[in-house]
Amino acid sequence: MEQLWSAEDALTVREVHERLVGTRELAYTTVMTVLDRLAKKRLTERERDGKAWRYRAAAPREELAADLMRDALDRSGDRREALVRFVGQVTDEEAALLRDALTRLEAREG
Amino acid sequence: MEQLWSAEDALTVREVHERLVGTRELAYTTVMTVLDRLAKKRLTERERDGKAWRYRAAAPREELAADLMRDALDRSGDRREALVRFVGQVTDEEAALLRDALTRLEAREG
DNA sequence: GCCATCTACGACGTTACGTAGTAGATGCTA
DNA sequence: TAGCATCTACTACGTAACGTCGTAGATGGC
Repeated sequence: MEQLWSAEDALTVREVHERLVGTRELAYTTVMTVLDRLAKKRLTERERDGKAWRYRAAAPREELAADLMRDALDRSGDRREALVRFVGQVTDEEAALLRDALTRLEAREG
Repeated sequence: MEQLWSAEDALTVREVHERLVGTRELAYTTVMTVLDRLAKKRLTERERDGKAWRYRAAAPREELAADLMRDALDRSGDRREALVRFVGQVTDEEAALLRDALTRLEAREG
């Protein structure tokens, strides 16, 4: 469903459909419905372009992921414990990225 | 559903039911079904205790949360970007906890 | 004014979940 | 040992999300 978002930019239903049909069989209206539902959930925004709507991701994929991570953390009970376990699951590379992000945050916030 | 897990320990259906009935109306069999479904999803383990089953959380709530965070990260596309955004959403306190966890990880792994 | 195109809305199957009932197994107790 | 209480297994029903699609009607270019 969300793989439409790898295609960035603001696309019409037709354009999204054309991109997908190459990979798998999908009815035009299916794409429409999905895009429409995403819009209702505020995951996409849309603007008129002639008689068609042009859809754009409301937030990049990475923002969505960050939201989900936050949600999970919020439901975790003991945040400290959850974060420790999360860090324990992460690859070395990801740990390095995390350190980096934290350092930059510190620099930005002072 | 998962609030049953705040009650830790290995509990029988009856025990869980008794703890919940104080707060809300719930049929005994409802608790049973839920516990059973959780077991099928490997979120709980169970062992015999007389004719009853005794259920235990397969993993603490915090582990679940960490798993979800990992899942979200895995689907995020650009991990660096996702982590940066995640860190940007986090409270100061959580950031401190994260730094702490990373430091301890480093110490442990050398 | 016609025809292609696009949208709106409804529909169906699947899966997850919260809720619950019934039937039958189990085991204590008198 | 017969009976009653207790427990499980299975089924069921409503709701919601999601993937899939069709039909009907609006829209706009030629």
